[in-house]
Amino acid sequence: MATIKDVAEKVGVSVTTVSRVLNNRGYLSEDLKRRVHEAMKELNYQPNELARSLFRKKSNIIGLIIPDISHPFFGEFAKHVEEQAYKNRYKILLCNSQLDNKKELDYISMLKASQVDGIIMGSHTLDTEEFTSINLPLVTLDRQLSDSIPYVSADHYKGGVLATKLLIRKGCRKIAHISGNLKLHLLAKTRYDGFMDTIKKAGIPHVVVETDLNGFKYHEYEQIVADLFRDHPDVDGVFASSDVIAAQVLKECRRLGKKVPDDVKVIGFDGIKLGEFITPELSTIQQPIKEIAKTSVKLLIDQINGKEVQRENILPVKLLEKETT
Amino acid sequence: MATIKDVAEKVGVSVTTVSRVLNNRGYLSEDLKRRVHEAMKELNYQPNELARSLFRKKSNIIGLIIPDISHPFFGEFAKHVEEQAYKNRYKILLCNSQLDNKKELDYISMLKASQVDGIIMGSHTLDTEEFTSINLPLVTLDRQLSDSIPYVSADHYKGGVLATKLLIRKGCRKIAHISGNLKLHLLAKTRYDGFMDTIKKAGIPHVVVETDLNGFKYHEYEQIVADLFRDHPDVDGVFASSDVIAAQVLKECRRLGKKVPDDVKVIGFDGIKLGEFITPELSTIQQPIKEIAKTSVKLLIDQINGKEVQRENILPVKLLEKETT
DNA sequence: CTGAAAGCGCTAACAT
DNA sequence: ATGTTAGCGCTTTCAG
Repeated sequence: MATIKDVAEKVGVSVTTVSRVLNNRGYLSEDLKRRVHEAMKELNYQPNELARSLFRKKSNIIGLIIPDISHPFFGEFAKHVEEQAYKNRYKILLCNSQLDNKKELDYISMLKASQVDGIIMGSHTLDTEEFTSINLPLVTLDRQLSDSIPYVSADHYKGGVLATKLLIRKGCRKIAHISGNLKLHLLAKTRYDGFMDTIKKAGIPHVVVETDLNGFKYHEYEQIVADLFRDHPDVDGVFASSDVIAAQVLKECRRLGKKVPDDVKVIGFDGIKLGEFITPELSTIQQPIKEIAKTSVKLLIDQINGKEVQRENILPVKLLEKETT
Repeated sequence: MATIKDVAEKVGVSVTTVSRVLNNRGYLSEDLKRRVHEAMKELNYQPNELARSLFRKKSNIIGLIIPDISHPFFGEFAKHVEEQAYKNRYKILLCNSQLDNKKELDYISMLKASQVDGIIMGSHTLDTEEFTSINLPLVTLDRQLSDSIPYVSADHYKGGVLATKLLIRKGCRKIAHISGNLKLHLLAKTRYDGFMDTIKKAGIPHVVVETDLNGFKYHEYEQIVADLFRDHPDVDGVFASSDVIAAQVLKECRRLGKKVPDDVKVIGFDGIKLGEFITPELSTIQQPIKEIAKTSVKLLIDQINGKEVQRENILPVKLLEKETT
């Protein structure tokens, strides 16, 4: 790898001068610029970002911690985060926590040691205290932590209400909610709150089962859904906490010979792009994933640049009524 | 951020000594170690990896370039790459190329400038010459480039043969193959070759349509599949080049009132984990995604460590026969 | 307008 | 066993 010194020697100037044309600082004659750029090209020179970052105390790297990149929601989120980061000349260090507390902590250390400029936290197995010690620009996805850390989230409560009201309106008499993890203090939990508030007000029999206790294990959904219909064969409406789970419900209904939406009505959550193609018939509550990603990156970069940012960022959800309700 | 100097001052030793205990080199008294570690803890000290990397000329970062992290195949691939990298204490810089040539080139520059130790290339819009100038440990996914660059791939040819043979055996009289991009010189193209060799030998009428000309645009699949059945209503077997496309075929069959597998038999490709839950009935050719990822990371790290590696790494596929055939 | 020198945080000879 | 010094590649005062 050629260094700035090689370029300087080749042109016959000092490294300072080369650095100047590299950063376009001060007055440089056009001729000099041309010669330097030529030498750079010839030597196939690339400035060493490590050295630059060390000096500037700014790496232009953002850490992205999520539970599982292969989960369609996070895959889509990550894609948009990358897109926005790229536009702002930031790089993404990808951290898949698998909702493993040890790994999550370890990644935070690694990110700090790597001098990332900020972190987008989409995985939340940590306690509040562990967070506040991070001491780095931070944005959390779907989780409200301390007063100082901004968070971005869809309006899960509203989503829960919309989904439940739809099932009620469509005449369901016993409604099941398959929730995500309720213990992680995620804002996604308010889907559950929206469900409970609405269903209690309507006085309709209901049942709740919880998933994702140990990460996103698709094969666990299979068992959970099967158990649900075995224990409650009279359930005629299901509000699932993700489109992936909803797809699992549809599958089980097919297996049991229950007609959707005649015998059982099903609504999912997330509105992942992939779902539109794989289960296009599924009614769902759509999260504005791209907007969530955009907002997250913007809030982070604003913080990195020392700007004040808004703490609460709740983005609207949308009911997509299709054929399963 | 505390530096090594702060730790040294606090303990009352030189930075060298602190560096020594940090790296566990030479003889250090237990007492000294204890005192240094204590000071580190108190100061919340983290070694600056930028400085370390600069000195060592090794960043412990791997660049991962893929077309689209939100595509389930690449999401799953990335997840396993991350897992393997993490085990080996490497970090992942995520690059989503969107199959955009300019972005891909730009990312390669950024990765080199960032002093990554190697690159896993899963996106291939570049020419061979552009590659050979990269001059960094490299592993390509699904593409055979120069003699010196190792590649990892599933046995796509075999997959094409297996899928086609299955459709023939099940009595299909006119078979369509919906291929991926055939111009990018990917090994995935040999699915097409396997299809063609097999179908010609059997002398069965067939039709081929190509997708993914401009990246993975799910909504384009919709049109392509609709056109296929409109132009060739007598097609009774479809070999789709991915599970996502196959799901689209199933959807269109439902729309047209064609029964699967009675009227039309459908087989996909990839065998993504998500598919098992969202379209569990789909017959498919399963790629060993985790093994592909593992092999890719291993080959890359071996190269980084100066080992000789095997150039060709073709991993076996598996026919998963379900209900759509 | 250009260069010499110092320093970002860390490690490794080389001494002692 | 520990400290002094130089240097990784770069940028930026500060002189001239």
